[in-house]
Amino acid sequence: MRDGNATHTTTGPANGSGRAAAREAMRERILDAALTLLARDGFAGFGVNAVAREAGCDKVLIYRYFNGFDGLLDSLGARLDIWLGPEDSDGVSGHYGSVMRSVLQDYLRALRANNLVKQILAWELVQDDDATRRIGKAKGDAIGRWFQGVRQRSGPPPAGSDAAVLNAVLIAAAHHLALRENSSGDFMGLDLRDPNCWARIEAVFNTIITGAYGAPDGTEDPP
Amino acid sequence: MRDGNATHTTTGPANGSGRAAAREAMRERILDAALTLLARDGFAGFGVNAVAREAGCDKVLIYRYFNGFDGLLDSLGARLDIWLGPEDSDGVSGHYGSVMRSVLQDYLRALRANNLVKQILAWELVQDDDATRRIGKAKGDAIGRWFQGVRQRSGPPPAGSDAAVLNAVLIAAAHHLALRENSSGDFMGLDLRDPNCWARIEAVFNTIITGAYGAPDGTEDPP
DNA sequence: TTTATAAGTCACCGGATGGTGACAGTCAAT
DNA sequence: ATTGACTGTCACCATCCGGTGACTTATAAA
Repeated sequence: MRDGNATHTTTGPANGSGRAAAREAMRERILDAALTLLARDGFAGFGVNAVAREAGCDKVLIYRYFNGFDGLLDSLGARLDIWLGPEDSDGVSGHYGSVMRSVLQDYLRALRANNLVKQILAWELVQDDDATRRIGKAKGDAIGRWFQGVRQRSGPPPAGSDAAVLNAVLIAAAHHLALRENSSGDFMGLDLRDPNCWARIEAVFNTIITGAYGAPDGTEDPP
Repeated sequence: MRDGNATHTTTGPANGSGRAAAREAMRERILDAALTLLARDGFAGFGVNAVAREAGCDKVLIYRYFNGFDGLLDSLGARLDIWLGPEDSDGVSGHYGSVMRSVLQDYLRALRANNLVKQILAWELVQDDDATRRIGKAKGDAIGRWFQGVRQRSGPPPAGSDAAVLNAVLIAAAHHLALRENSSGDFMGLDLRDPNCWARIEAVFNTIITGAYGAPDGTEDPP
């Protein structure tokens, strides 16, 4: 349905001007507005009217270009390939615990700096309709991509450790603390607005990983 | 402002009938309806109209009895003294790690069984107005009460461990996983609807606590 | 018994939402 | 140049929201 105008633009101007270019520019403007709005105000009040208002156009264009709000969310998910930015810890390899420490630290810092991902994480916790399932699918794949390289760069995790569950527990804690940083700003007496607090959190993460997967100098955990 | 009718009911019928009893009964019905609605449908669409519809009365009573929706939330917070039920691990005492293991396990199970608390936790992550701050204050106090007895029953945590941050990390993970159980039902490939999955999660929690605080037989963590 | 106060019901207001139809301007193909 | 399809704008609809005033009925005090 997207190439409904292909019969006319095949011989038209290549790019930069013309109707097809204007249409594509407006599509991009709407998508940008939706991302900006979602990252800034969250999904409360996130709808056709708000996106159109942010984009400075009429909401009828959303229905014409994206087939309504659901279609806009689909196109939005396809645009969310960036998510958490470049994987900084791609170069690290070696001991499983070392790689995991590095990946988790980079992930936590990238997550805290990315308001859009935080808003979508919170959105998934509240809504469970197909709208969030569409977006959440793309996000889950991106997060998996962050951690799927750990095995390749480090070999399998030490035997006897439930690595899948332990990693999930650590990331779950990272998610929750990052979300609380944006909402109330504190959690169980911890001041999540204080950078020093996050240094302590990272230290605890490192301690847990070291205790489970051993130190980088070959010291495994005791049986 | 609540005892505005005290001048008339001091000599009236003690209880069971009369206008004051009817008013109190209707107040309770509204509060019950609000709790039921919040636990069932969450805070999406949680408002004056929805509560009145659930209670089967007119919404003007909410304004007359509670001074609007904010007052209703206040009265709701005062009613949330139960929260997570009885502290089952009150009897456990001894080693810090043992007490912590028991308390965290009971807390996780009580949290998973309590839909109302889960909804409020999710609500806090999204909204940050004074409405949720009021409710969240009572909740934070109740959670603190769960864990404040650990020190009394076990003495201080082992030196060198950042117990405050570690406990916060574990509870943050418990919160996030419990919330994902209700929303999408999975997290990083883990099937949170499978009871066996939760057994593995509890095992990982135990492993982490044992690694940080030592085993109950006096084995401390290596320096 | 009379009367003032309260309970409960109904209708309304302004504003916001999602969604649609009608209209004027504009570009491209004929 | 004429025609037709498309873009963008405006107005409108039904529905929901929070909030308020007016009204009828029942209770409790005088």
